[in-house]
Amino acid sequence: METRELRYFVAVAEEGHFGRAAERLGIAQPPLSRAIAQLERRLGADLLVRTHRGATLTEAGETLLHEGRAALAAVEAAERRTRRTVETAGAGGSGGRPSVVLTAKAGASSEVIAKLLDAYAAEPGAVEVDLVLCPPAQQSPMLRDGRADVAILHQPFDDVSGFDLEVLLVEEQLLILPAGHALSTRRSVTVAEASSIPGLPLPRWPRVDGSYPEGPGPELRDLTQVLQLVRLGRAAIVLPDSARANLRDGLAVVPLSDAPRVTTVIAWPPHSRSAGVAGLVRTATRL
Amino acid sequence: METRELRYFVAVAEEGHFGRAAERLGIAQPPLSRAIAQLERRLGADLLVRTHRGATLTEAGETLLHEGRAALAAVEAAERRTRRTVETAGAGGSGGRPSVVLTAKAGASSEVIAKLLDAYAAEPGAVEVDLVLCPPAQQSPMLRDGRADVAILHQPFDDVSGFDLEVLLVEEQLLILPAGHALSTRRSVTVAEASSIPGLPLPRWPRVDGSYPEGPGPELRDLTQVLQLVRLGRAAIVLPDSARANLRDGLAVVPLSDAPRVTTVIAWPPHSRSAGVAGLVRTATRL
DNA sequence: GGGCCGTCATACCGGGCGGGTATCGCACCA
DNA sequence: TGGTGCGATACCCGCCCGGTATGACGGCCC
Repeated sequence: METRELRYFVAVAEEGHFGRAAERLGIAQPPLSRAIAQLERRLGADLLVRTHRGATLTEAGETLLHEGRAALAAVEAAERRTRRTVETAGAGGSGGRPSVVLTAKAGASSEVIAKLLDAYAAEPGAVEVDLVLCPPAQQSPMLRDGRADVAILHQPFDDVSGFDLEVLLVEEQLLILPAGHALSTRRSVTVAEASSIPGLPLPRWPRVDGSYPEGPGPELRDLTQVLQLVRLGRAAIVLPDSARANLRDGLAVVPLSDAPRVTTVIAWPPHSRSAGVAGLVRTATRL
Repeated sequence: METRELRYFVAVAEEGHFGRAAERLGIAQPPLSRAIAQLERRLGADLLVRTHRGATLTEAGETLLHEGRAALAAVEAAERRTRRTVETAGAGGSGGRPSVVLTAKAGASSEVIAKLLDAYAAEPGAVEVDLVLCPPAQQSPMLRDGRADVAILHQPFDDVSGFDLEVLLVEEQLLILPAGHALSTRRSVTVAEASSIPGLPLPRWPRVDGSYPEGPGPELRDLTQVLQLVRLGRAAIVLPDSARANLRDGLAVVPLSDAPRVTTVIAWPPHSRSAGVAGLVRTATRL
């Protein structure tokens, strides 16, 4: 199976529509139909059910979509990491020193990251660290497709499956309320209570694909903006304990009694051969 | 990057020789040279250094070989699992019920496996389990390229990186000697002592590629044959505790004081969607 | 219910590229 | 200095990918 065929199939599977998939792929619809039909013939499996309003996946199609995405990510990772090897190793000793790409959520664990980067930079033989800050839920895919070499992730929010990891920090979660709110005098609240405070919806976090679930709360894009909403009495939010350092006036904090602990980890692909990743991890475990 | 290019590059990298790689791939040498040159151009990286006696890898080439193997395994897995989905789901409700492929080392952990299969078969909704027994070190690759859905592995011998797993059994290792050997009266021996017993070499285990390391001991292919050699006073062997059940007369057993514990685990790809795998794992954790 | 629309499949054509054979360039070696 | 072994180059052919035009078919609306 060629990656071209996989890309075509994934496009059709995701769009549920040959025409839109062809457009997204930058080709015409007939060659796409033909390629998918050929793939189905070679696999001996019907992947899609064609209807008069598009195409839906069969069971075999679901499997190929799932496994195929992982395979495509692996191929992209191979390509990206090879490119990075040559440009950082400086083919022919030309220039650019080796570096490692570390990705993390913007606005999360900044203290841990700062300590890690400082400590690592002091190590002998440390390579340059490119810090790439991204919206939540993007770190895992970046690690899988080679855009990053190592990531700071948060369990149970991020998908850490398939990665090697070291735990950096375990913390409780807190409910952040407008100062003076009735609940702010409580010693603790439950998750159920926090998610149904009259007039104070919790913000919605983006999904992996960047879309937002349905609901009443504001769409969370920038933590400062959401905290402003909380201060104005328009929302509440649940954050890990370390965020307390960034809070300013006008906010009240109540521990959550039954929320899962947030675990901050450093994660990397299990087959990583990068000396930079190894060094960062070694430094991280010593913190 | 197309999988064809990756396959070509991996072949050349492994053979270190364009001619032999072309033969292995079933094509002529000139198109292969051209394909690799084109890949290098597109990646903007020299992957191979051509010499008058073959080709050796550059640093970028090492990266691509490493990442590329993983990517090819992922693509193969996608293809195999899709094929298996359709043939087991019975396209059109034709026949073949769903099944799951479990792989394990021949001759290891047979007790655990028997208990697991019995317990799972008694579960409601259990699917058929194809048990595939292979030589040591083959289970991990099989899980990675989709030939198997779930595996019984042994730490620290097998490479479990990137898999989800549950521990089934932790055991000490034992030195197996001919009955009456001088060491057989000892309360325990060290690994260093065990690996340098005069006249009693330890057998050599095959590597992932099936080849054997250099050394004096017999090549281990069949455990019964090796135990026969031990009985005859021609070898010694280190085995986990559970192997004690299979020992017959003529053998003495001495605990190893400093050998790592052997951990038997059940492992599966972290993104597995198979109900059969989930059921097997659930059963295994209850044992 | 018949025309119309949307969607995917089929038919057909052209060009690019992958693969083959023949040959060259080159380094080592006897 | 010819021989040998290896990869690169030159050149040709045929397949397959991609494009345009058109067909088949189920819904939908008036």
